[in-house]
Amino acid sequence: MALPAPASQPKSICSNCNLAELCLPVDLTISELQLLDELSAVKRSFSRGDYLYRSGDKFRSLFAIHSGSFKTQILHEDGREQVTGFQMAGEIIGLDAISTDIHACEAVAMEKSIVCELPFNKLEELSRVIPKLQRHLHKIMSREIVRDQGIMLLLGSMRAEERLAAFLLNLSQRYAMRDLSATQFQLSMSRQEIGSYLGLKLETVSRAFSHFQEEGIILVKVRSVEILNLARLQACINSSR
Amino acid sequence: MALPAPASQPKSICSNCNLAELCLPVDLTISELQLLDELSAVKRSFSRGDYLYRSGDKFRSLFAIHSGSFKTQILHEDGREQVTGFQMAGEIIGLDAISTDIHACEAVAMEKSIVCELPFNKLEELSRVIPKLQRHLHKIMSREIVRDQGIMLLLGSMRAEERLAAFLLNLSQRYAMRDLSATQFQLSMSRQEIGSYLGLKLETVSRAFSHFQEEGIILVKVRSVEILNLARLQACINSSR
DNA sequence: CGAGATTTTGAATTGGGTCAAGTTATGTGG
DNA sequence: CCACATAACTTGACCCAATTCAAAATCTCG
Repeated sequence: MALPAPASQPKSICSNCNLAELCLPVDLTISELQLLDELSAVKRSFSRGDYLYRSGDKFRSLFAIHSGSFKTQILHEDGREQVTGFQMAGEIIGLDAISTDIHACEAVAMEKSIVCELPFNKLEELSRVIPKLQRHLHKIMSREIVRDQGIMLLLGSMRAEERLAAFLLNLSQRYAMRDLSATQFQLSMSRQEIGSYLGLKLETVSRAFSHFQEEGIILVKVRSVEILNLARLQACINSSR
Repeated sequence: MALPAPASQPKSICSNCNLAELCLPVDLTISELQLLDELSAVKRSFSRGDYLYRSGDKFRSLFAIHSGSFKTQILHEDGREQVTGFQMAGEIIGLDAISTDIHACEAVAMEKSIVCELPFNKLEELSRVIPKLQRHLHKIMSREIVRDQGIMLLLGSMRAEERLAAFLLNLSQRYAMRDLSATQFQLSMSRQEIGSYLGLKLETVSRAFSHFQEEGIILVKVRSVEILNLARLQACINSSR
């Protein structure tokens, strides 16, 4: 598959803090939930283009995206940069920084977004006390590893159109999980950003979009996409040589 | 850089269990170390080609490689497969399985190897009691995320020779960290496996080796490699277009 | 409405893939 | 320990998917 189906995440009930929604385990006691709410008390909002953190920043917190979306990208010293992911509401970012206490990549808002700060020290303390939370945190980190390995597979062994198909299907699944349309959505990223993420040039991405449209698989108008035939899009990916 | 320098890991003193060597935090009390030793009591040995776990296996434990080395690979339903990493002594594998309780990839011994099993439930229990261990576990998982993102950068934006240079330098650093020669070593993997890891065909890998040799940067004889000029190898990587 | 950014499309180029043949290792059984 | 078979590696010639360069079209937003 590559870009594996995002493991279905619990839709939560985290009382005051809606943002921890998809991110935190569900079956906690009331008092445990209160502790979580305290943990995630600080919210911040961002406009398109704002940095949530930059490469080199000191690590203090993970961030739960409450609304909106972000991209994360790595900077290579020689100026190359690559988008490593597009994150949407309910997802957690900043996991890469735990390793060295320094953020290894940067996170940029793709649109107006609200983010909930989760101080990592406190998160660790809490997860020592609430084993379910501990396990959930581990699952979140592991899921990120699996996701990244899916992208490695994509980058290492798929051709341009297969990559774009996998990308669109992944978006589709993630929208569906949020009870949004799985077949009609607006892209919040440019061709250039999609290309960077998929290891392709923007022209190649554009051509692949056009080709899918010619084939009647999708309908594209710049940032707006409608998937006409999910099955054929799926079939693209398995058409290995 | 891509394939970022493996963060220097503590060289440990884990009393009876040498394998947890590089993997576990150093400054623990005697009684904490005893707990760790109990955790990692079970050792198993493997011959070249043996599976440590297969895709789909139920997840129970992480594994610390005590000696030898493994490769991990993902299987794509249509038969494609891709090597996602080569792990050597002191490294921990199996992190991808935490996410779903099912192993997402498979691990195969590259040579005679000994592995120490770390039952994950017990590891979690212990890390609730030993905050240093908790943090260390988190760092290990995060390091894996950073490593994978480095490979994404490599696969997404580097040309064939840059990829091979990055690969060789990464091996070199890891050998150096283990007090082995940074400039002379035996490859335990085939051209095909290297290619799979780097998103290249084996012929391309072979040609890149030959070209580095013509350039006087390395000396290759099939599986044996000597790096003659580390600086030039490093320079290859930054020679982006 | 207009200026700059983004996207599309075309044509030419090229890096890596494919296919094929030859060579060098490796391992097995006699 | 050698002979042979098989697997792994190298090299060459050709090809094609994706990149590059360029120009035109479209979109976005002040």
